[in-house]
Amino acid sequence: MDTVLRAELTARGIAPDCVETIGLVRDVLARVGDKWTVLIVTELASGPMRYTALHEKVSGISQRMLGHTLRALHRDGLVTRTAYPEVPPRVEYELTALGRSLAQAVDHLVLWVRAHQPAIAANREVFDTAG
Amino acid sequence: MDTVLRAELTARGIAPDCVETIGLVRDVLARVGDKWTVLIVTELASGPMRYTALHEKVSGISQRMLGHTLRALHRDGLVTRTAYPEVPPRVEYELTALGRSLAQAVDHLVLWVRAHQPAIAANREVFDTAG
DNA sequence: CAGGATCCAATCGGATACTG
DNA sequence: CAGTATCCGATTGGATCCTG
Repeated sequence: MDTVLRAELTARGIAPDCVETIGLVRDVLARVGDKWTVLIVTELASGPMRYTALHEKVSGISQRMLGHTLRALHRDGLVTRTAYPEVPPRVEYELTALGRSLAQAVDHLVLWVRAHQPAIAANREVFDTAG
Repeated sequence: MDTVLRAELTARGIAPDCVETIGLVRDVLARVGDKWTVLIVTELASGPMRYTALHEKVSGISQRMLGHTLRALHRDGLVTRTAYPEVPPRVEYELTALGRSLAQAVDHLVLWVRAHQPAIAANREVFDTAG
């Protein structure tokens, strides 16, 4: 998490481990909330997949962002990366147990959104037209 | 949600309402994952609060971002904004039922993070030192 | 095939100044 | 008190090119 926030929270007298948690929560939420993570994890939920397959399935993603996102997921231990020593090279990505458990946690949120999507859409409509 | 993504998903033959959901999920996750939303919602969870109080409690936030975030939350119907016709003016923000239900859904994720924080930290450690 | 490196546009977010 | 407007640096993300 970012140092500035930690300092600010600490200054407010919040317990250190609580500070740590708030920061990491935002961290994880930011990861999950970024442009591609949910789409990638959704694809991987159905099984291991190689780089190019992901690139095709997650339509519209650039190589750069696919690489960045996979690396971040790998760093956090949410996916495994397996490179087979072949020619041409083959690399497979797969959700770890941790990754699947996160996917499940995210599912709650997905369900919430599915359930309340009409309400949010309606609220926005009202807000945008009326104020 | 953004038009480009919608077009891409539609082109992949994904059902329209599914496309809508994926987009909105990312939308909501992005909102929840942004820099300040969780902190603000956490503060509001304990009851209604006025602008300045929030500005003090959510330490480090700029007026700009507090205003922007509150406006976004209000637009989605997650908080109410009540202005009292007094001098000096008084404005109170409060979570709506929808907002509280979202906060609860987010809580699942928060619990997940609390539970798996050590694992993630360890994974990052390994990744950063070893590769 | 897998993906890193570079360059650039768009967006995010902070500091400051100003208004009803 | 409760914001909005402006300016600007920082970050995000896409396009393209290059390599083992």
